[in-house]
Amino acid sequence: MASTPSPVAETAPHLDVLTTLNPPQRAAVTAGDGPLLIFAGAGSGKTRVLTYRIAWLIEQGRARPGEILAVTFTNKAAREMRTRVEQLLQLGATGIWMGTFHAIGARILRRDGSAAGIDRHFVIYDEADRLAAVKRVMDELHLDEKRYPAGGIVTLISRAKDELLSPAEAAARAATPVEEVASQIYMRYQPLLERNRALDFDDLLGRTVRLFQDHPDVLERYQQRFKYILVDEYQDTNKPQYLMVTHLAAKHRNLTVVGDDDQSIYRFRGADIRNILSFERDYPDAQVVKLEQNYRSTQAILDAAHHVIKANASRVAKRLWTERQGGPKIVVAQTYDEQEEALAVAQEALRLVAQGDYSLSDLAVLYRTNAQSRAVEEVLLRRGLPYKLIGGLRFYERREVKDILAYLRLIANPDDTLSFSRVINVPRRKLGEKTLVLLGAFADGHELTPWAALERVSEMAGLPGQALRSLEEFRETLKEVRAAAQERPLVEVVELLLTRIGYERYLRESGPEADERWANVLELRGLASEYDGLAPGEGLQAFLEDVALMSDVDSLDERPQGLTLITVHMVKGLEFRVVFILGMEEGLFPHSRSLDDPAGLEEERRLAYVGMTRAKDRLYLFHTFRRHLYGNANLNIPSRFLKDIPVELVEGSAGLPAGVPASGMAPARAIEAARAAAPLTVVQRYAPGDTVEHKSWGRGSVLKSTLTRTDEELIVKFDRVGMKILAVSLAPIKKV
DNA sequence: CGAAAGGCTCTTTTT
DNA sequence: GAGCCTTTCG
Repeated sequence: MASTPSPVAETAPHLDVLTTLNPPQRAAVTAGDGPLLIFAGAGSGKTRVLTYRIAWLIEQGRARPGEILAVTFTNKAAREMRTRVEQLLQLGATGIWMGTFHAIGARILRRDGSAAGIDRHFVIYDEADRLAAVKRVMDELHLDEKRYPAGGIVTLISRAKDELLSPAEAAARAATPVEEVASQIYMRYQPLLERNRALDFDDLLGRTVRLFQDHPDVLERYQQRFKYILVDEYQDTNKPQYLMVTHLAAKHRNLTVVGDDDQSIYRFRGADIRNILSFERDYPDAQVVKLEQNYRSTQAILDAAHHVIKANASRVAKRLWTERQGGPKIVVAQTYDEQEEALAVAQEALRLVAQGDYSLSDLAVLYRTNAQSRAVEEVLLRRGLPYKLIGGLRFYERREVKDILAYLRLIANPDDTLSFSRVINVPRRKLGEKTLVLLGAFADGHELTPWAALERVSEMAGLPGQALRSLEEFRETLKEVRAAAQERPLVEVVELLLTRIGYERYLRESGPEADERWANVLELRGLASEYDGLAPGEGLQAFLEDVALMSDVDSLDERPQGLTLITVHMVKGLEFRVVFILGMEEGLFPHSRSLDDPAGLEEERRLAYVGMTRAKDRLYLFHTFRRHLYGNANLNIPSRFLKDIPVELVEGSAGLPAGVPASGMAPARAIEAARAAAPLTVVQRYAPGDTVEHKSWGRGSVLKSTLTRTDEELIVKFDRVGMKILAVSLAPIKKV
């Protein structure tokens, strides 16, 4: 600390408000009481406005920190906001409730859920747990998973919960056979969770809403407490979230919502864009502020994005502008296939870095589906270019991490039968199916949870001595660790657990990935050590809670330098100087699942808009002529979104009419470089008239053979399945 | 009992 | 291609 007071320390937030904010931002920050709707376009300083407003409210004495509730979309956003408010106020913002809807819901339910019969030590089931639970129910009901995919059932149950439907209500509304089945499963799924003292993600929201509705006294306390409520990313709220906010804000009506209807991209999980579009109807006295000045991108990028988004019907009219006039044109480039696409990205990335203007961490590669990252990764690995892959198999979804977490959850909550099943034979305790069936039957017969059955294992008949000893050992281990959890720091509990179950040795014998797996376990232990400051029992509880609600983007910043590989969904809220968007093709982006659904297409368009507006300086849009999907080669048409971008904004081959073939297109320089780097290797082997034998399609005759850069492409008419396009290097065919 | 092999399906996005 | 499940074999 400097001995003389620094100007910053003396600069109260209200001064900043006057000098460093543009007029609409200032209006939003200093808006008085009552409902306030802020349309915050991409890069318009949204977080700044939110944090300044919170600081301003406190500064002005309108609210104490403890009277403010700020809800964000990710933990990362919450953390950022807290840090920035603290900086502004030069004091702790500890009293402020800040977090995701799910975290806030969990917190409320821990404190007051008992009124609604919710045990305050509930565990939170993630997507995988929920799937396992559904599978278990389907097993009990002897439902064939082939006919009714468990994943689809999970989605349907989740949809019902989004609509706050009870199992009975869902059954009454079931309109299709699948929905009928799903509601039957839901009917058993929910009690299963209750027996396990578990809540799934949807419950964290839905049960909170129900708590508020059934217990006005509880609601009243929270209403009283939160004088000001601020909600970020309001366009992505679903019904339970909407109701949570509505209930909480009903008393003081000091509700500030920030959002951008153009960036609503979570319809598939129940987000309802109408929540933001009808805010003014919900609150006729609402003040409305539009933030349209963008501080991120060049005008060229904004214009291109605007032309893509403006085709949407259901949106509030607005247009971003920036003082960064001009800027390089958008590069639209077609490559032959996804390998060439990846090569082109790598080449261009290297070129930009070599010029000295950018470092790799300024660059991001965006794609619609996680599967697309693979081709890029392969190229980057081969070139030795560092990258960070966001998403995919998440840390908390790795088997070894889930194993340990299941143990910890079972320690925190002996009734968690799903975790019990997961760890009972991990590491191997030589317990066979027979033993587990016996134990299960004993538990059912005495209406016990598996854990309670284990406590009485000596009463069980027909158990081999070996199995009995194994079960008893398992029980004693857990008891010992559970006792430790009551009195020792969490990290020691984890260490004790690992030692007692011999997990390291087990992993070491598990194959080539042993080192990486063990490293993950150690990382988990490291995370646990951050909770050592808390009282022993609480540390475990808090740790499990945070872990359950944690996502991959949350730890994005701590990763080492390199190119960022990320889906368009997860990139929302982030920005990069250079952005490559891959796979701008019909069927991929927009995704095939959306093609026949206008609302789905509008969402795809918003998704494209989100991706494009992440770029500060340069934007590249790639599409391929041919792409492999699930092993098959597809010939792809350029995305309709590309055609919406005016030609004068584009360098390369935009404005393509649908169906134009790849040949004859002027390739961008990146493509040239990629081609130079990967010489032609194939020799022609087929001619029209040749007969071929395909592994699954049988016989056919070759109509046409085209030699491409890296491969030979055949059009074959099969006797049984008709015309197909094949790549010689991939297709399981033989010349006859 | 457990490992290995084979066969099957399903592939959008995820707090 | 990959993960998941079942079957088979040692």
